[in-house]
Amino acid sequence: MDVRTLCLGVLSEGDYTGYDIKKFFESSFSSFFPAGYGSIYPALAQLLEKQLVSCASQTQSKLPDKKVYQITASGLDQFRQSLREGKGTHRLRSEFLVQMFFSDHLDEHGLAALIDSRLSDINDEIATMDGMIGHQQGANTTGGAAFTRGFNRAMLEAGRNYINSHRVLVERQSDNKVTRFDSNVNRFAG
Amino acid sequence: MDVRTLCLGVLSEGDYTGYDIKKFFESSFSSFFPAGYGSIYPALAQLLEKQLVSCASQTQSKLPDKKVYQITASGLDQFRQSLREGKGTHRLRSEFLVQMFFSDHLDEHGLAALIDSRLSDINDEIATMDGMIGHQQGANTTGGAAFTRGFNRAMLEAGRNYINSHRVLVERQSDNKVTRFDSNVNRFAG
DNA sequence: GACTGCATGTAACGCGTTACATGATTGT
DNA sequence: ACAATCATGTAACGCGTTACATGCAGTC
Repeated sequence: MDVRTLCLGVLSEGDYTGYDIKKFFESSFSSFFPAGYGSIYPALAQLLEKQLVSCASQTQSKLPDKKVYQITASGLDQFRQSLREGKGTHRLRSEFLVQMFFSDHLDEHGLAALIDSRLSDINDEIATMDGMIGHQQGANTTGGAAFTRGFNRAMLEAGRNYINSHRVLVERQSDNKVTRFDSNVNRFAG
Repeated sequence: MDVRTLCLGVLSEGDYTGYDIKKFFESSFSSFFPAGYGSIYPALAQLLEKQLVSCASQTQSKLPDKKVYQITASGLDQFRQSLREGKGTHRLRSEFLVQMFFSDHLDEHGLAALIDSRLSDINDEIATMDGMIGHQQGANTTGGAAFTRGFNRAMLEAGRNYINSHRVLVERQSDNKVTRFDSNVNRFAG
């Protein structure tokens, strides 16, 4: 599944410009499928070429022409097929966990800073979600939107709980290997 | 953070061949930083060129020469610096959640199949983790390894719990939009 | 006879990230 | 004055995935 397919999905809910689609991504997919203009605009161009979407330009005074995209019948078919046939992959990529895995290469303060920074990111994300409640009047109230929002929240909270209760696992050992290796550095000199 | 850096990390724990490194990735990083031969071998070649690792070839009868890599002093420095300076990103990419978000484009049975398939994947992953306990004699018993293993497990279980208790959110509404759109398909014909 | 494990790599391709480029309007 | 919002896009670059290519040894 790629950005093209997601754009098709957004356009299955209504007609939007590239700019609007980016906002849709941010408010709905950012936690599990982020994308920027550099992905979205080329994706839209490709979809237009394949006639999976159509485009109506609205001239605006002093601003670039607004291009409103609309999904076509074959675009909708294609989208549903992609949805059904998707393998349902679900994968994390975490630099934070790499840092924790190799935490014995970090000193005590550096390690604590990384952990606290991750906790702070989690809290920011949760606060952002809370801040959005009520802001969206009627939009994004489908079961799917509620399910994915709740899923994201559950993951954030589970991560926070895990880190708070298990950080001692890495903090107890930190700095061990740094010291050991440093006193052993002549291994590399010979 | 890229595969190069992770290879350096693996080599900070001992001397290994590309083949061994792949196995290390599978047993330790697969849940948050997967990589295949197509990433690992080129990464090792680049590290060798930059002299962050050295390589000793062992000729073998009837098998390709075994290339054992060893991290250099500057490689170790570089690795620790990358670890410290990493931004600690932590991101999910989930086709499954896309499918749930747009679940009203799926029929009841297709949706249930996708959810059950995800649950089965989760159970398989948990079973695999359980199966590995005891298999690794003394290896991977650092605090970092324990922390990341536990984190992965906590995420899998939180995901499973969430899906089991909230799948009704998507199942109640499924098929609604498909029906609505199909009766409305003339929107596209004109 | 087929599959798994050992052991190395290459090549093509697609994908996404980042930075760049432009420019008016509205709010602080 | 400065930042944010609206609105479009391009270009370079790096990165990883996948499939391909080779070949022996041991197990089922």
